[in-house]
Amino acid sequence: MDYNFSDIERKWQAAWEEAGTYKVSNESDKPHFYVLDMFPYPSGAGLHVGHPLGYIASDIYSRYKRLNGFNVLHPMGFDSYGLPAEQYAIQTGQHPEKTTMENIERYIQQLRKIGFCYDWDREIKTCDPSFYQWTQWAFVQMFHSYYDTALQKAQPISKLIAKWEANDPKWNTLSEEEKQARLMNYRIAYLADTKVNWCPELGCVLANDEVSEGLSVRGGYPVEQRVMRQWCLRVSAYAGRLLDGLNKIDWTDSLKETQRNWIGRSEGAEMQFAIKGQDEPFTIFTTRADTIYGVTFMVLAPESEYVARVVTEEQKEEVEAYLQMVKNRTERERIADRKVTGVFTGSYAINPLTNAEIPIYISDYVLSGYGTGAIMAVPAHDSRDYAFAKHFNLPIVPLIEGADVSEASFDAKEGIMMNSGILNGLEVQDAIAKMKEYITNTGIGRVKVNYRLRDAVFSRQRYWGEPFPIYYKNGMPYTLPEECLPLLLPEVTDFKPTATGEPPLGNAEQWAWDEANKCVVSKSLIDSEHIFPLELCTMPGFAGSSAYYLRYMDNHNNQALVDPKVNQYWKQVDLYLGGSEHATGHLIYSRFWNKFLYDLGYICEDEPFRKLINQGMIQGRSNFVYRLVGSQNTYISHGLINTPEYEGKVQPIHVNVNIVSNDVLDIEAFKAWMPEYKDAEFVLENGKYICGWAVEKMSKSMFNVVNPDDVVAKYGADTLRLYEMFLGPLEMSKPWDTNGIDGVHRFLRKWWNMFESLSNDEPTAEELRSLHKLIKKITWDIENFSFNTSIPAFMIAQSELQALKCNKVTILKTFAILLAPYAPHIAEEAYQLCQLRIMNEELRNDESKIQNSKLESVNDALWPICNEAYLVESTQKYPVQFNGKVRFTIEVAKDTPREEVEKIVMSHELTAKQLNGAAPKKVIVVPGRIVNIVM
RNA sequence: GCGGCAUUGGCGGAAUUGGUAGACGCGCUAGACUUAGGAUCUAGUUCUUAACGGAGUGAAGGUUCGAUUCCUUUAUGCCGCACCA
Repeated sequence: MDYNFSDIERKWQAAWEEAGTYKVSNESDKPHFYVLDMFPYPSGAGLHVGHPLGYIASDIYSRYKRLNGFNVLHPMGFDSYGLPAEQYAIQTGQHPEKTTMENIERYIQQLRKIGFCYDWDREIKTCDPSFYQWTQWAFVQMFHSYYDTALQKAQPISKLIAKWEANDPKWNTLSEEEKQARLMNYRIAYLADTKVNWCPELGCVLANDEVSEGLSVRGGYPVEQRVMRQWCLRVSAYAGRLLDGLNKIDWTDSLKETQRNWIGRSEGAEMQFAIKGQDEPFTIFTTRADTIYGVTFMVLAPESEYVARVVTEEQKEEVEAYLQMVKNRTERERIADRKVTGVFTGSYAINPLTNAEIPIYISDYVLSGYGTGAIMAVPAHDSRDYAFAKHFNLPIVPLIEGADVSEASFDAKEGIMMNSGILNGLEVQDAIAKMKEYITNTGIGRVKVNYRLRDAVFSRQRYWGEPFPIYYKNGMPYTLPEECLPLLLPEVTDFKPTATGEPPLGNAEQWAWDEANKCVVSKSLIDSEHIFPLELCTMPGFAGSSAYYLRYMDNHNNQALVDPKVNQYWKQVDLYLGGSEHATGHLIYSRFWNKFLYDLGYICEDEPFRKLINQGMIQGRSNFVYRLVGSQNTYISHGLINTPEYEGKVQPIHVNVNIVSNDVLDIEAFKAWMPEYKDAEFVLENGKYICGWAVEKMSKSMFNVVNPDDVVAKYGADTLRLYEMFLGPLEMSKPWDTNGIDGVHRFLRKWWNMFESLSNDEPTAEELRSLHKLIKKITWDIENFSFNTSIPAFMIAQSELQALKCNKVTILKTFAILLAPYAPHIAEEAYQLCQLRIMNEELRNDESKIQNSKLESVNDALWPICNEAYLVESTQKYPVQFNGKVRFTIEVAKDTPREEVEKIVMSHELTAKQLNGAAPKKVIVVPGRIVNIVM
């Protein structure tokens, strides 16, 4: 009986689809469970073997939960709006809609072959109007909401207006435009002139998490700082809750830590410093209130609004020049070139405790976006202030006993205070507390918590994204009525981005809003009385991916994002799988988005993802051939390149890993691979050409991309699934190495052969023991996401049962259920064979039975429960150790209590001889079947 | 600089509660079958030693009858944040 995996897999994939096996209902008496994969960007390159790693793991878990009687929601969709999809379209010169749809189709084809238990009826695409209608809808809600800091939650902005109408006499005197301008400071989605990361190459602005070291994460293009009028989301209002929420979700420590880091909570104090000769003081933020006696100068950020107030006539020219210099430097230059720069403003501040006059400087090492954009500088205890003080020759006053500040500052928050008036003699931590209390009581300042988390810039000067449901009347934005959503993305003649920042939607002919008739009309009709211009920017990639998990619950609903009853049933994602690269982007934004919808009562859970697992990245494993330097086309096998004859004379060249098997080069395939290798000659070892290898990023240029389709064609989906899990722990990064896939495939073949001739006999005790050991192990593995250790367990059980010549239907049928989450196709086929065998028996007894019955799918089976009784052995061997060495072995009945074992050891004649008659202090019996004698 | 994770044979990795380190797979070695093998089966495979033994989980200490596992120091690698006052 051959294991014909391609027939089996094709047959069952078709059968499951026809039977609707994986359709999920929103109404069920079963307990619910929601397993979600981070949905992919459908890139043009298609899936490589790294992509399905997490999908396979979540599929195994979903199938396991399903077999345990849960109603499991396990959907898949496509994040199809945004930069990557559009960049691909531009590179290939096609319309993004066309390429996106083609790419999605290709992804679906590839995914279907692997046999996932997705409910494809729930598929979503973020670029589909029926989906982005709800992205736009959420934006409208954010526009009409503000964050109530007293209640710590979002509220309809109408409440704020009502409050002002009642309590703020000034409000009622404002014009419509003034009112709108004031409201803009409170809306969760707001329009503002902000400093943004502008990427000329991509022709659009980027969020902070899309920029790394002054380069765009996607494409690696330079990014500069620009002030632009942009839509923003008030994510920073949620900083405290985003931080606290981490404590009640089951995520890995490293991911929580990354988010804590990104949110950047910092407890300190705001203090007011008077400016000499002026009435109004200015405010600084510090975490080291205790160091106030060591302040020798003040520093303002170049963009600080205080700058204009403190610059004196004499210094004006110099300051102007400095500000101009700072403005012209890109973010990248500033990071690369960290030399100390700055300029004196001419003004002095007054130290509120010592009344000392201290000079005020401007320097770009102080950031305008954090705190108040102004600091008090304490060079003795802050390394940045120290560098500045050295450069400008400013005094350095040490405040901690024994701190040597002649070479470097003493930044540690420890030691005893000195030179510090009322703080002298205190420990630093106590001094901080005392100073906070002092400044609060005297009104010099107040305790303040600052967050590093910034608001998210939400506009993109791009075509391929959700249009904003916004039109402009007298320069102020207004939302489209909710019933007019979705606002469809218009056709344009040219969708390419521009380096100057003019959005491509400016090219759209039909792009104006008729307010009275509530419809989109030609922009030539704009009269600013009835017909108004629509917003030209589109939303960023993270817009569509922030609440997509809610839409899967109820994706056909055109009345609401999700029906409250349905949301009440599924609640939240129980298990979320994806890469850790989304830690500071998607996973912050979707938590924010979710909390916002929660505040407004649209959904029932405060946190979207209860448990989150990061699967590791699959790296590429490249292969090399070694060309003899100087020769045209001679290649040396890897084992010979370090021999005296060839050492230092070879040059490694990447070779396509798909023509290499177990590091052995397929020579004919190599010659046919590229014309230049047609006449290649080889120096072999043992008749083979062995390739070298290295772990690198999986990419086309390294010729190390492996397509899952090829693996499925060669070995079958079940082998691919098992092997991806077998590679190593789910959460670790590891290279894709095809050496070894044969071993896993062999296991399936051997397992399959056990079903050749089945018997209905009663299983033996030994067979049951093997099986129940396996049940226990597999159950533990899946519950603990230790999928890689299951495959060896399957192999061991298989070989044990084979050694026992086991062909019992009862055993093998249960084995099939255990294997079903990992290798569903072969398990289903084997399960059917078992049922047929049972039926044949029944048929012999009662022919009417078989006609009325239908074969049950392995998907509807019940997960077996381990019966510990089967695991018990009649006797157990205890190696007895003394001084760490095994001296002898005793054999006792299984389940003998420890004390009994101890007694037996104590009375054992060998013990006495071994111990020269001396009495042992104690005998330790441990579960590992070891007895240890302690003298 | 701060924070997180890792380090075990030729390779990927196992050891789940501190209890026989190296499961399982690959590779390799030998044998069987075979016209043939990139097929299948059997046995062996941490290092060292002729053997008895001895050593051994990045390194150095510690706790323990007993440490891959816990603690301290340290080295290396990967990841995240980084002029955040």
